[in-house]
Parts: sequence; structure tokens; C-alpha cells
Amino acid sequence: MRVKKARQILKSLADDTRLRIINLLNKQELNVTQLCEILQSNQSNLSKHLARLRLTGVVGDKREGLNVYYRLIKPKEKTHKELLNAITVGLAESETFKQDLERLKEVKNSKKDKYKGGDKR
Amino acid sequence: MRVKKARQILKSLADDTRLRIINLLNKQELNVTQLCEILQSNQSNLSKHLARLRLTGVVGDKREGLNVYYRLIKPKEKTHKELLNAITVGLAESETFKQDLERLKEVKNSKKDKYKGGDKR
DNA sequence: ATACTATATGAGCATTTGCTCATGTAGTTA
DNA sequence: TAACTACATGAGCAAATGCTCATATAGTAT
Repeated sequence: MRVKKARQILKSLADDTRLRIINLLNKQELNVTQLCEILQSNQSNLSKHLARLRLTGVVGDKREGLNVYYRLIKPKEKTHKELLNAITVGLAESETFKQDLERLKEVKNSKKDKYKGGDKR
Repeated sequence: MRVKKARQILKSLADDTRLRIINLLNKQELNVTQLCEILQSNQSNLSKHLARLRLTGVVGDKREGLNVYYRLIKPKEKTHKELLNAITVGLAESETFKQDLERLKEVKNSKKDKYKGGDKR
């Protein structure tokens, strides 16, 4: 892990909203609208957080029709991998972040995409 | 690891100067003056960085006469431990941070405390 | 006591960060 | 084509951050 990179990754992780995003993406990939519903935040805000995570290589995205799905990127470097692993495991144990995972289930069950392709996975 | 705590720790780690401090303290405890020499920064700046690391429980301090020695605190929680371990190992592999360790050696060899107790370790 | 050294902390400032509101862009449906 | 949905991004602002300079505090030596 190069150093500048290390600090950038750490900074991109050191925010509540982005930690919550990572916690969710650790379970499955999600699009911006779904994240908005789960995190009860607005699209602009989350888009910017996602952009930041994308720039530091923590998440990747792929467009499918209107939706852009974000996912955690599997780190190649051992250090980066251990760092991310420590964080995701640590978060999963916390109450607030468990609640987000509950909301993730709800959103998955209730929500249908209106456009071509229907409900993703 | 509680969540608020997690973010605070991450924020306290997400800074170049503080990463360099952690890299050094990972080798041995050091006082502020020594850190100033190694990092070529001023006392006020480093004191504040150290205060921040102390508040988040990443480092501990003990006064010995005029000097205050800082050390890394051994994390009790598994997650916190893995996080810190990933970081310290990652840093040690980087060129910039290796240079700091070189300077640490120099300072250790050249420097004598002027006051009671003499050179610490 | 005074003078000195090591560290902590307040004030001020420029930069960064996180948010909201508004607008721009990409893709879909009709 | 126009209308619509999903997402990205610029502008503006308040708060946090990191730095420097100056001052305060704690301990030592005389």
C-alpha cells in the first residue's frame, strides 16, 4: 500500500455515512436509490460520498440501464484487504449498522424497479 | 468496537503526520522533542496531533521529569487490534516511512537528555 | 526565589469537508 | 420527438481540520 494512497483510503473511510455505505455494500451491491432509502438520505449527498469512495478505489460501479450499481472492490494488496476486513467485521457488530442491514432486507423485499429488467437479483 | 469510536479512530489515523507518528511509536516510545527532530516539525503542531491520538485512545503518555513519553496503546478489542496492525504493517513497507525510521535511529544515537535520568533507554 | 527546558493550549487563518439546493447528463418509455 | 427516472455535479455555506505564532503550564537546576 503506497502511503499517499493509504491516507486517502483512510480518509475515505473515516466518515459515518461512508462507513454505513461500506457496511451495506459488504452484503450486496446496491444502486443509489436503494442506498437513499436505506440510509434515509438524499441522492445528491450519497452520490458524492459514492464518488469519493470510487476515486479512492474502495468501491466500483456499473451502470445497468438507468441504475448504477455500486459494489465493494476486492483489494488486491494484503494490507488494504486486512484494513477493509477489520472495518467491515467491526461495523457488523455494531447496533446502528445492524439496523441498516435490517432496512436493507426491507427494501429488497418491498421494492420493484419500474423499468426494464425488473428487480435486480 | 463501538461505531462512533470506530469513526473517531479512523479520523485520528487519516492524516499523514499522525500516520508517521504511529509508525514511529510502533517501534518504541518517544517524547515530543524527539518526534519534532525526526519529523522535522514544530512542537506545537506535534503536541496537538499527539493530543488527538491520546483522546481517541490510540496512544498513551507518561511524564518522566520534563519529558512526556508517548507510546502506542495495545488495543484490547480484536477489531481495533486488526485495524491498527493492518496500518502499521502497511506503513512499514512504504519508502517515506522507512526514512522516518532511519531518522529515528540517528536521533537515538546522537541525542542525550540534558536532565536527570539521562538518555532514556 | 529566578532562569531554564519540555509540553500544552489559545488565537487566527487558509483549506477541506459534508451538507443542501439547483441544475446538468444519461438512459427509458411512449 | 417529449416526458420521465436515475444519477452526477456545481454553487454556496457552516463546521472541522491542520498549521503557525504566541502564551501558559509543569518540572528542573541554581
